[in-house]
Amino acid sequence: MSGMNRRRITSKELAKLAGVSSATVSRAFSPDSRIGSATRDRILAVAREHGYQPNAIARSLNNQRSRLVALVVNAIGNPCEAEEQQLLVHRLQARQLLPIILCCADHADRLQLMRLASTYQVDHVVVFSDMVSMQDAVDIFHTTKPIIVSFEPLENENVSSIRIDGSAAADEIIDKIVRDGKKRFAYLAGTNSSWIDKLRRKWFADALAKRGLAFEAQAFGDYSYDSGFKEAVLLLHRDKVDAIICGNDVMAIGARDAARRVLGRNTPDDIAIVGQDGIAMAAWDCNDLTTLSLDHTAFIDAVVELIERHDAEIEGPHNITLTCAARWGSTA
Amino acid sequence: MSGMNRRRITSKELAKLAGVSSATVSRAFSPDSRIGSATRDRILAVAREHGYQPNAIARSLNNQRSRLVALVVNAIGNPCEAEEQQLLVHRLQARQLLPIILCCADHADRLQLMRLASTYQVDHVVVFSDMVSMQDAVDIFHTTKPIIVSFEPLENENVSSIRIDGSAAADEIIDKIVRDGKKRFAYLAGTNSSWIDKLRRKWFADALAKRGLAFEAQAFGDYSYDSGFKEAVLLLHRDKVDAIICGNDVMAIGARDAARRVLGRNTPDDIAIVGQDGIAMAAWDCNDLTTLSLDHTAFIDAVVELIERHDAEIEGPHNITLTCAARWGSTA
DNA sequence: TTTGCCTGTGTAATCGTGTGCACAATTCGT
DNA sequence: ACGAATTGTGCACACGATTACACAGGCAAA
Repeated sequence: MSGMNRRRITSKELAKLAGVSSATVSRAFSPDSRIGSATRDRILAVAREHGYQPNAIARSLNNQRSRLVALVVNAIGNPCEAEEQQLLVHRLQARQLLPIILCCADHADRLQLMRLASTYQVDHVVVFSDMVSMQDAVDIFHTTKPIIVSFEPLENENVSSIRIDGSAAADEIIDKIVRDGKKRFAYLAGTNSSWIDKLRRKWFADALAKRGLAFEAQAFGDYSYDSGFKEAVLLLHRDKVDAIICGNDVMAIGARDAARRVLGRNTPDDIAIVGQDGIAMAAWDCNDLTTLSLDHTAFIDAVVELIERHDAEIEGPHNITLTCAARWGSTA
Repeated sequence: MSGMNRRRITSKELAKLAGVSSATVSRAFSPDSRIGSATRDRILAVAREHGYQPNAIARSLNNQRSRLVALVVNAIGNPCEAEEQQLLVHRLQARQLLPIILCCADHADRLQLMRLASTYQVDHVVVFSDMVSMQDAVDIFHTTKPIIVSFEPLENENVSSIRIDGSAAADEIIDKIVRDGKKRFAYLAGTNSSWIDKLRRKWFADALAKRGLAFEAQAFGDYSYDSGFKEAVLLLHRDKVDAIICGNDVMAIGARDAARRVLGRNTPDDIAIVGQDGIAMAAWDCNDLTTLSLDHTAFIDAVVELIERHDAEIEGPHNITLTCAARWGSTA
């Protein structure tokens, strides 16, 4: 029972101990299969006694079903993703699915990593990262239809997607800021290579255009607090803007700190600052950020819904669209 | 090449295509095995053409080595753990090891989950959570010696451990606060069931005792910002303390916000607030927390070191001790 | 009693690789 | 030039489970 046994017992050995064949042992562990209930009870008792559990690797080989799910993410530490990752991991585990995290900074490494995971015959792939192209995902996981989180409709039969639309909420937010009298807008992007950021930027740019305005300045960070802080100093000092739309909440907090500390300017009177994602931290009293927020629960519901459809082997491309909402704080 | 192929090609099929036996295909993918370099090149070429990769599930079954690593954590979103998780995941992936995340709120579910993961024959187990007992870990993963992050020396042959000692740093911090004239201390713990928290509390309690002081009040939160905020209001209002040591940085930020917003008291003059963990966010300008901090890189180095020792099959219990350092901010 | 269905169990094949062993072909040493 | 050592490849089995098929026995209907 307790202590360290070097080797794990196999079904054949257990069979001998219980005086049955290994097939019967297997049946004892399959919920609905033809087996006498007395035999099953006896086998389960012996199994418990010897700490036997069926080997999932061998079962997967036979089943063609590993119950492993690959999650491709940009980062684990990044709070905006972490909340969603947490939710998803719980939902997966409730279905007896085990998540494998693929997380990599470098692009070549990331593809290599995805190839490695694909050799483990994962049952599902969820791509959160905008750093990997849809085509790469399809090519690498050729037998597993990937679920891709996207910001525009994907026109590929071989992927399912969740599209996120924040244009209406962006319009609301811009409306409020313009009515407050702000005129000079800047966009502080996460990275310059991300197409997600380009689309998010477009939501706000369109809202500005509707009112005869445009971004007067633009900067690139890396989604971190430090980059938000640093770039905001430049934007405020050099470009003299009075409103900054940030690529995520963490950079927005950095920008707010920079405005207050370095230039002595406060939100929302001197300057308006807007985040994106709607992470829990944004609502903390010390931050109280105005942000373009996504309902994380609805988002993960959508991912699980797509996984279920794949499991049920429903054919055809599946696309779900979610819309963002404005969450108001004291920074805009 | 591109598009969706339902079935994955096997080594036997590839062998037929390349005019060799499946054994030779296998050898082509094993770095050092007796095979002609011309044959290998031809096989690899055909493999690339048909998108063949050896099936890791089958290989694991044969090898008795899955290259999977189970990480047992309390939460993914929690920043104090997230930074370390991020580092560890990168280090694992550099060694071609795939991390499976086990993360669960409920205790019974957690054990169930660990049992599930153990059926996947994981090569290593790293337990970050203080919510699972050493004995449970040993019993469930009976063939895999777990690596346990602990705050006291573990006396079990069947586990390796990393011990974290913050007593010296706690002494430094208490010294400073006492010299600043604070007298009434409170401890705001993470949870009441966590033995990690009891030990951390002891570091500070010992430092106080050395100076003839003791904690005058104590409260329990759940490591979240909100719980830090709420409990701090009570401590300050009801117990009238002038120093709060918190179980982690996030609660410390909540407590600081509560002091400032609800009671109009500022750090460090009116009140001293101390965090624990040393997460990046604690150093942000808006927080600037004094905290008992652990060197995350050294910590993960230690985990990787233990994994390497297990791989090299070095016998005996392995224990590594790390010490915390005080990181000074403007809250104490 | 005979026929036939249903239940419970064992036998053997299968999933896709890795590898020990045997053997042919080639190279080397003297 | 001939035996020995080396190299390259195929055959067959093992890894640990699931499952189609066969079959023995129990029980009900005719």
